[in-house]
Amino acid sequence: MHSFSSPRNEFGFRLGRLSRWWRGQIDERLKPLGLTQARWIVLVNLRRGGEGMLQKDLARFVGVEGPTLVRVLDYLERKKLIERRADASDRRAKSVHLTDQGHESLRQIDSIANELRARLLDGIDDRELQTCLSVFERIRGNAE
Amino acid sequence: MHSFSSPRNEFGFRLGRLSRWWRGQIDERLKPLGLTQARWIVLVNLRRGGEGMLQKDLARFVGVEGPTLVRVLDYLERKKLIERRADASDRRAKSVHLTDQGHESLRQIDSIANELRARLLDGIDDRELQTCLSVFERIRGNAE
DNA sequence: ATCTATCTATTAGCATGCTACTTAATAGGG
DNA sequence: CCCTATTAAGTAGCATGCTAATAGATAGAT
Repeated sequence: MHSFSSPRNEFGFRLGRLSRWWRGQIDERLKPLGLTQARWIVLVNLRRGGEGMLQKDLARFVGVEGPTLVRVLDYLERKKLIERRADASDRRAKSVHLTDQGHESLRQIDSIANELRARLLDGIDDRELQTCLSVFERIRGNAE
Repeated sequence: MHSFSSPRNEFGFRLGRLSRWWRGQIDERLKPLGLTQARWIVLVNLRRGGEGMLQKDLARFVGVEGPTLVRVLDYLERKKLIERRADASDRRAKSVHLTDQGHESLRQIDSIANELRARLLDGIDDRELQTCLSVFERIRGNAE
């Protein structure tokens, strides 16, 4: 009769709770490096998208709004993991680059992240995972 | 070769992104009422757990830490949707109660939430949803 | 060529999660 | 009975998401 009486009603609640918990697991392991999930995801997406992406493109890649990215980049720049450069053809824009130290950090982070992922997803087969990702996609698609 | 090259590697990223997006969808619809997902979930869990729960029990129910709950309750109390009462048998503790206005708000919120849920989960059958929830459970279980 | 729209990055401020700490009260061992 | 450890709520401060508003640059229409 009340909310949370069926799996269907619980989905949003469980989604949020797991997401927070997952972030906590990652943050815990990255803490010695002064990093967090949000910062790590920015680094990974920068590498994935290619050196010298514009901030706006990086923001889209990461899936956050501009101001959210600005603050993370401020931190990463202070830590000398990335640098911002003026764009030659558009003086509003800035391109973002991994430093050598940034590349090195990414290598360390990769192994931490891979190990954690393997542990958390242990016993869950690809078919089930694929179902989850497919459900995730369709939910967002349902917004029109 | 890099992160995000396989569904397995993308799971955490997609989980977080969907969770943020889902919250945004709810917050958008609750905004006219001055409510948010976090506040609504506290109200729902208070009703679910029974009137007069102690704060610590409510926090556990909701799945957040004490200080997170304190701030949400401060707001809900200012809005007169809940009230805190001193516990008779333990002077450290406070019990939390829905006001009449709180019950009324919950009724409005229920219909908003039900409608949204139906829309977002449209086309996703119970078996798939059950797989998701099962995967969620097992991930948390994998931490030991 | 200029006027207006839009776009890029940023700042400001709010919401919500956390941990570390504080305060007051309870509980348990001696 | 008392001393210590624990527990409940709250405070302080940080991280990370958002929107609204700003400043400066670009683009597009006329």
